[in-house]
Amino acid sequence: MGHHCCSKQKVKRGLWSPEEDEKLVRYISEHGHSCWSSVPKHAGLQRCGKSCRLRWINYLRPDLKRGTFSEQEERTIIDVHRILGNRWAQIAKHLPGRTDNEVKNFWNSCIKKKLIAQGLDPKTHNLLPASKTLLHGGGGGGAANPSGNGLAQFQSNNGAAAAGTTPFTISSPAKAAAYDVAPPALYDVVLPANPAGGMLMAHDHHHHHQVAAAAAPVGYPYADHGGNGGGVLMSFRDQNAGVHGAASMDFMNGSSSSSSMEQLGGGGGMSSNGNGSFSASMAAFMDEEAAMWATAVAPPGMGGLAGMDQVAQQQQQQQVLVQDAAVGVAPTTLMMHGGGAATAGAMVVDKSVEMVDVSSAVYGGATATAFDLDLMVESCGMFCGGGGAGNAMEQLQWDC
DNA sequence: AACAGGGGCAACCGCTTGCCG
DNA sequence: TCGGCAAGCGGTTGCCCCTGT
Repeated sequence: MGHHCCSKQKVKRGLWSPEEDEKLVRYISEHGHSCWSSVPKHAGLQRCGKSCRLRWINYLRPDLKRGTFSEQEERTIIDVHRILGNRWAQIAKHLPGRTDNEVKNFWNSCIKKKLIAQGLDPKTHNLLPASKTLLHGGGGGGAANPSGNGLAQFQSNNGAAAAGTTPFTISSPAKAAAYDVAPPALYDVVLPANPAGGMLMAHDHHHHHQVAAAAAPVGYPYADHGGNGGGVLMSFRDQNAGVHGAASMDFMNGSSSSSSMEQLGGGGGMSSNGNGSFSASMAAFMDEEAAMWATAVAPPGMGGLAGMDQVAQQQQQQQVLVQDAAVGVAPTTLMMHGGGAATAGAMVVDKSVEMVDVSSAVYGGATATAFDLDLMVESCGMFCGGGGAGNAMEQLQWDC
């Protein structure tokens, strides 16, 4: 029995012989594959078009990278999978030369087991219940979030964990619902006192007082309150080395058309220095994928701020100009609400500010990142693109 | 040496999506 | 708007090979 698409044909199944490969390669090289259903006929193969397509895509394509996955590739897979779930094709797009099938097989045969061995649920990337039990209580200090409601919550913590704590959320309800994985969980954000600094997003997979990921790097100036561990430093620097606000983010689904950045309530808990202007610099920002970069966390055992090892490359990508036209991405609205009661006033950052600092911050000798610009661009395209004008508020909204 | 079990991987199945008439 | 077709995609299957007994 062949594919339903070619059930009437006499087609061969099973492994491909070298002769078949050669025929297919020769035909594709000479004629391309405008229509896969006609390929086997013209190439002299007793296969259906679907089979030819798969063989080409997964094995014969000249640009394929064969061989074992590198550590970096592995981490990339883990990082992207955390947010996207089993969307292998999307994940594979970020691994040049790798196919979705390859990524999927690698995940199922290798990574999945590693995560389980590390006490992580490979589906949700959360700690497995047993691990949680073991780790619970070790964190302490951090503000507990009992909600567990699926919204990714950030907690801004202006140095001290006391006043001005500004919880905020990242959520993409539609997508979260669409994924067969738990939506992003909790995030801690520690705003650096240093205006030129970035913000540390220490990721808690589930309840942020239960984080057991990698510890903050030694010498890291912005203490991870609650003893929470691994995270990524997000540097939202602008040219003015402006303040890095933290408030609630709600990355909504939908289409985007216009870009603006608003900061509501610049004072109070909003900025680390109290007068900072968030005149930055986050234009093409963001969906779950982007959020993922901000939250990429090292699975226990992967060491340090794992998943962030692209820093070496990406440090070179600092201050990348993202232009709407260039990337084909509709600009994005980014609103930041000030925390606490001090949310008076509003500042709308000129939408022309499109510079995105995707730098990998290095603090205290520890590296962190990782903003994958391609991923980011794609994310925005996927998340924001194609929509009607004027509803930017819908797709990217910050809420408290 | 023979066998069993498990892991890895290529290929298939079936559903979804997008395009076109 | 609808139906047909092709391509895309994720889940699953089955074969082959390696390793341990």
